[in-house]
Amino acid sequence: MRKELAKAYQPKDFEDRIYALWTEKECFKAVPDPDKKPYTIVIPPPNITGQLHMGHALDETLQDILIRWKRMSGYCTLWLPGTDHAAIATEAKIVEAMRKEGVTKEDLGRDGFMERAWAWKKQYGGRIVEQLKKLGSSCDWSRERFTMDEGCSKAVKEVFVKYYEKGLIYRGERIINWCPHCKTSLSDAEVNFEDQAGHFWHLRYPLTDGSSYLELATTRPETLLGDTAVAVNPEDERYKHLIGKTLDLPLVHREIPIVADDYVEMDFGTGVVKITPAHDPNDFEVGLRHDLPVINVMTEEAKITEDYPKYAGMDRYEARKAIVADLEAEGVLVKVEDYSHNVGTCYRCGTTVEPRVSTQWFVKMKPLAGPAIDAVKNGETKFVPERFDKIYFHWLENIRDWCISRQIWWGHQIPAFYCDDCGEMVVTKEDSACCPKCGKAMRQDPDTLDTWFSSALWPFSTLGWPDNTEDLKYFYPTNTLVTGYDIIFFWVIRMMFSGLENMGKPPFNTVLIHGLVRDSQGRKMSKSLGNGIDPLEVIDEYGADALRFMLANGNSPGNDMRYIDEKVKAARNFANKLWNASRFIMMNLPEDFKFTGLPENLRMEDQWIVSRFNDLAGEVNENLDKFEIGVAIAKIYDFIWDIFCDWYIELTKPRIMAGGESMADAQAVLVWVMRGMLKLLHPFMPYITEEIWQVLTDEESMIILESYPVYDEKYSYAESAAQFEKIIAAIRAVRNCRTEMNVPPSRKAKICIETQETELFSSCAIFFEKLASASEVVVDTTFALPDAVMAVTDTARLFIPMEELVDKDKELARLNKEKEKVQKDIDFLSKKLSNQGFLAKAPQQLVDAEKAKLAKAEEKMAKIEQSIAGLNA
RNA sequence: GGGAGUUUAGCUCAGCUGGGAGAGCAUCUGCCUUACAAGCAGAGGGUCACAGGUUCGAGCCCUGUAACUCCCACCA
Repeated sequence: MRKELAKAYQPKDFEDRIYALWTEKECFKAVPDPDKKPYTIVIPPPNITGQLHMGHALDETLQDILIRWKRMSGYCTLWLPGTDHAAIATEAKIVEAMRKEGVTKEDLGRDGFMERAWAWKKQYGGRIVEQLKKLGSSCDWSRERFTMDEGCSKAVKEVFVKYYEKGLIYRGERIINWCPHCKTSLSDAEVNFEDQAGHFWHLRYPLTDGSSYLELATTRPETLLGDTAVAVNPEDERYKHLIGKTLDLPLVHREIPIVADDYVEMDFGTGVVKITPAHDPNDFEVGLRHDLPVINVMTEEAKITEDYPKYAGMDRYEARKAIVADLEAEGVLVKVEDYSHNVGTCYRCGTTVEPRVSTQWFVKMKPLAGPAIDAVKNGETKFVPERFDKIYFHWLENIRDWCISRQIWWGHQIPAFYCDDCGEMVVTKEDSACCPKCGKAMRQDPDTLDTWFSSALWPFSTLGWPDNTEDLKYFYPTNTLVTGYDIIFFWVIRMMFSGLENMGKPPFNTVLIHGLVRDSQGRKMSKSLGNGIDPLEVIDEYGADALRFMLANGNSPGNDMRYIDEKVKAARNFANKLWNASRFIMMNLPEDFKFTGLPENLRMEDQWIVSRFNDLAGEVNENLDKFEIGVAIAKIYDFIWDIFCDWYIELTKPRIMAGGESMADAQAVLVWVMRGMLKLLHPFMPYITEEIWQVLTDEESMIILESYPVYDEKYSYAESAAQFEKIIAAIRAVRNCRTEMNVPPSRKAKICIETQETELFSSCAIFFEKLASASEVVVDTTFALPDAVMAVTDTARLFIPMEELVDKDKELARLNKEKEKVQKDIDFLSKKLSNQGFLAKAPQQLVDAEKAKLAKAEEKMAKIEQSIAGLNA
């Protein structure tokens, strides 16, 4: 007994069931097979703190489309899933939760905190994974990884120690970006710069000899406490004579030198810069060049230190106010201007970053950047779209060393050990170390690694590296990385150099970049704006397939898109259309129907649809090969709706009604095309296609494991297809006339078809009855029926004799309008074809095509003129 | 200060290596035609931002201009 589909498309009724089926049958599981080519994607691991958002939905949809397409195309596909520990973000969330309970990190201690963090991970880490499944993601969950699991941690240590031994990792005192809220260092990539309105305070620093003063301007007067020099440009005639003299630093009354440095721009401000090496990266550099002392005036929380009792404990901004007031009192403040300048903020919490001198671990980037640049330059890895390689090159060419130590607990603890007695340091993969000099137990570095250090290893650590596993040998390098342009710097670049350095090969051959999903007004979706759309709610209302379709359709690589509710509705309507088309096919199938392929004898319309489908299959594969996912799905949509449903199904209805062999053949073709369409569409809309497949085929097969349709010469019937297009054109022409004459479909009328191709049209008479409301069809090479409405194509004149409806003037006007149109075509084409340049230089194929078009237009024109003459007679 | 993207129908967007401008939604007209009103059949609507150039031929390639958006950058 054939199963039946519900009357209306209700995705909720089957999406979870289908996903469970795939899981149960282990359809997503990758088993290395030497006879197959591997195709691998590693997921950009979502944060364990995260909830599924539209960005994930887009990212996963694109990956799933590629994976399902390749799986059906015979590849051994692995889509490797997992999550990221998201060091700072996660720790911040846990600390926040603890704060509500009145517990601090220090209360728990490191071990206690880690215990709590792992419990938290256990509780929330699985949530995002469940949400990914809702989308239909066909990840191999048996290989699910986590950046802090045992294997990834092993890889992290391995790389750290290796880099250290090669001199690629070093420890040193540098000025770094410090977040006073997260109380940790940040890498350059983790700082966002934004323009902020501020002030420019003009100050006078007197010379110690009392002879004069220097005027300078600052945006951060509170850092004055840490000034250890004032700099001028060595070429500056105004100040040359003062170089080497000293100034009396206001408020602090410390003697500081005037130094000469190229860094100072003569024509900016007064050409004098105060130098605070501890709190400004440029000043730090100047300090190094002039051997200036570094005086740190702020605590980890960006409060003034105890060294300045008057301001001690004030935060940066309170201190600024107090100091400005004091400067004014001391008569040092000249003026205050409004000024807008660039301020660095923490990418996690938005707090203004405080440059700070401290001892940190760094990765030396220059030696690693070179191979990463080369790999893209020589095409081993390519960006889609290409323009992103410029961004990639620019970043790598200007890269600075990567600060990788973080002053938080949630993460990979740095595998370096110190001897508190003799100061010896050991870097080792072991969990503990004894001092090689004095034999004492050593203390591990309390810092942890930047979260991106472990995700940089993701493409190979997840495949088992540093062990040389089967997976690693078979699946590395991976094929496609799909991600948004917003994390190229954080992640893609770091995976590139990590893969090259540790595996000797880049981690993937293509980086498919997509844009952001914005709200309907083009704004970024954000928590603070409250304009985020929850993909789970969309799935709940319209189904995962509709959401996926909406995200994939018309989306072009690298470009942002907007989320618009109507687009999802349209996608849902499409699903409904497909659903009902398959219902129509199935409701007419006999109980014992067995699909055995296409029938022996295909009619013209069958050849037409088979041929059109075959062309479609070819194009879809071509588009997918080029990552033109949006184009591919749009073509499938057009075929299913406009070609198959609106035409072919309607064309088969007379045969279905008629019964017998003609019906059986039609059914076989309907099922053949439907099966093909479902397969073509499956990567994009996996649930509905699987559900229909299960019911339609009534077999034990699953569409997810079927082979993807490809262009096949044996299904190409170009000639029949072209013949049949003539019939379609004629039907359209008749419908058009009838509508213009306001004739309802219920009012049938005789159609007389005047054509040289009488056989073709006679054989298709039934279609005119069904699709053009014909009560009767007569075909002949000539007719003389002046009191008729006339539809004209290049191959036929179609008379609809409805005397009482025919208003001669109106009909003449209509025909003249038509004539004008055709005349324009003829003018355009003849002009083109009389252009010697065109004839000489255009490809012959095109010239022939244009000639053929002109011939058709002229035939049509002749028919129109004949009709007009007939009316006038 | 560099660099990139965008500019196409009322709206949201496609448009392949250059070969007569497309879709969805919206609008208008007519339809309950036994899969689907979440539908069917039609219609209207565009100086492809602007100005030059290359070419037989430009939405597409080149050079400028404008507007919007984004990224990078140490002018205190």
